[in-house]
Amino acid sequence: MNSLNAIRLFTASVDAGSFSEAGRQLGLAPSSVSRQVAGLEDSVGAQLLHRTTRKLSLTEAGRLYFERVSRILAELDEASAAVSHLEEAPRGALHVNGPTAFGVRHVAPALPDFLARYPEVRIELTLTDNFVDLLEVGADVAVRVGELEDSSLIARRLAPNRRVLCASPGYLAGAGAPERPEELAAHNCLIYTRHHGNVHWNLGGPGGLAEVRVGGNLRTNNTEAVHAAALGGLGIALLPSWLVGQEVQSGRLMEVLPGYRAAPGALDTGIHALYPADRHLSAKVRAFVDFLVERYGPRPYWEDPPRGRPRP
Amino acid sequence: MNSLNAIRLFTASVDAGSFSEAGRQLGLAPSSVSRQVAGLEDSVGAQLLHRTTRKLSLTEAGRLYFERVSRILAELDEASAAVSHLEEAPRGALHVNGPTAFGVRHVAPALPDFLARYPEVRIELTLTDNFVDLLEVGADVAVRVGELEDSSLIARRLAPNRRVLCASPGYLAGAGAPERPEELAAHNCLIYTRHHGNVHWNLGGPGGLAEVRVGGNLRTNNTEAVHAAALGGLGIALLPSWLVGQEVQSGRLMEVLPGYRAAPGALDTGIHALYPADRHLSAKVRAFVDFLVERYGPRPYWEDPPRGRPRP
DNA sequence: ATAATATTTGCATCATATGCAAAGATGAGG
DNA sequence: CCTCATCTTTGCATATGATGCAAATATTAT
Repeated sequence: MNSLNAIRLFTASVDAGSFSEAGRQLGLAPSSVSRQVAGLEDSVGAQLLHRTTRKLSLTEAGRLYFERVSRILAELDEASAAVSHLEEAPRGALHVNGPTAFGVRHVAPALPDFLARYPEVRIELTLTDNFVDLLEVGADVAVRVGELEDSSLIARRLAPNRRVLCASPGYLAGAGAPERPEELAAHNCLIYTRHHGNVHWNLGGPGGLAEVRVGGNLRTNNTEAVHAAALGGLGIALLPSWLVGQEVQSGRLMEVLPGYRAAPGALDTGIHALYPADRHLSAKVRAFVDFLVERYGPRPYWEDPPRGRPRP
Repeated sequence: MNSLNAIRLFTASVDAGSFSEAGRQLGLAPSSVSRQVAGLEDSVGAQLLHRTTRKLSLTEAGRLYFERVSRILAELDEASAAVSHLEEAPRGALHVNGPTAFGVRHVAPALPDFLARYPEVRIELTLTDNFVDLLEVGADVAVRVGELEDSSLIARRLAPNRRVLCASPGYLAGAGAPERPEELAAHNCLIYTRHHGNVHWNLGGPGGLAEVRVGGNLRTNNTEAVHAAALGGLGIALLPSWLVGQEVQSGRLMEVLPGYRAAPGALDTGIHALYPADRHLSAKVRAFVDFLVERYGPRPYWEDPPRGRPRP
């Protein structure tokens, strides 16, 4: 129930030697100081100061209280300073959460640069493929690819999430490259799906929207498996550009129906950084999200360069 | 500027797991808790808690702040408790100030009993014959004989301060005992005085007030010297009853003109305990003054007993 | 899907802190 | 010895901040 104010005024009065001087230093009326200290004395139930018009002197209780309380006030200021210190620049532990595949390819490689720029930050990177509650896992920021759900979080767009058709040069040499979406039905299409039943690829391109029923001799719920199969020349895959972009650039994979992309669903399927909608966004989170935005840029390095663009 | 209240509500919320629960435990509305914590966050400039409708979770800054601040709150409570402990019973150091002669004869002998009754008190007894400022010397209570000056102090009367005429049986056997005040002029009177010039003894007795000019072959500014000279049979002395009372009782001195006493001056010349006029009188001072009042009683043991009264 | 509970915000109310002025008190200096 | 300057304290009016209630929004459990 003690007002911290009263304690501060008490110690200030002891230091200054009088209520008036303490008030002068703190910009308060002497009467205010006097009353606060008197209230503190009532609160602890003991006389803390003997008052004369000319001098204040501590009672035994006052001396005892002053010694302990002035140290405590210093500790309290230190605690506030420590927190403020934590916020005045990117510092401390930063818990980053993200999906495994994207994290390994595009988050982890970025961390050395980030940590070089902000040496006081320590990163704890947690890659999980099941959706987790940020707060539950203790994460400060999460990278999400695709659907967004948590409405209590702020989402900052990092990059588009485009899915492109691709296959290995070897497969295309043998099976030929389709020139119209409908031709996909005749190809061995590598299916990523989490459910049973038929799979349709909705493609948008020069000829408008085309829905093609596709199939082949591989269905899997793991994108990496599709990726590996495509690299191995098994067939045509529909994979996100962040996963195959650089292989397309290097020629290990070739884009199929280059004008066509998977049509985005109802939700924004971009790549986002998510963080809590707190009034005080911590400096480290702000720095990290800014860093990713800057690194991926308006056109991420894994996307097709319009003209031979150097990749980092 | 931090309100202690806000910090307490913050830690209570962390402990309770929610603002509502903390408010329930503390008898406050959830909104109040919420606002106080938000204000604390603004004050330190950092988010301390992530809020969900179902759960609160500490940020890194919050965890840091909580760990430090909860320990600090405990220390603060301890400090208040230590002071309160000091006041709930007579405890701690008690600085007693008094005049040498009275202190040696009637204060110091009382201390064993006092300390036996209040074992947690430690006494520091300072005996000085020049008048000192209580607060200056750091005394909690002073015993004063005679004049009172300090109006900022509370004076509690302990005993009357009577001065009586006395001489040794040997002197009276040789010089005879006066039977009227005027006869003192013919006796060797032992003069205590701090000034030069003639000395008059103002005596009140059966015959009303009598002023007698006295003199002899010893003048001194030290009461103890007068006392010693009287014991040695040099002459008649006018000495306080607390100094000679017990010797009169034992017969080592005999009272002269028993019906007469030195007329008191304008000021109250009793024996008093003086202590600061604080709103919170400390338990140890109260106990000590009460103890002296009780020990000396309405008629101190050094006064003539009306009828053979046992002396402690 | 519904109910229950959590946080937050607006608004009215209430407690507390503050400043000013005046009174009482004390020490320094003439 | 007296006067002046300064300090503490108290009363009163004002302002600042805290509180509770109700409503809005959001989230989890049934």
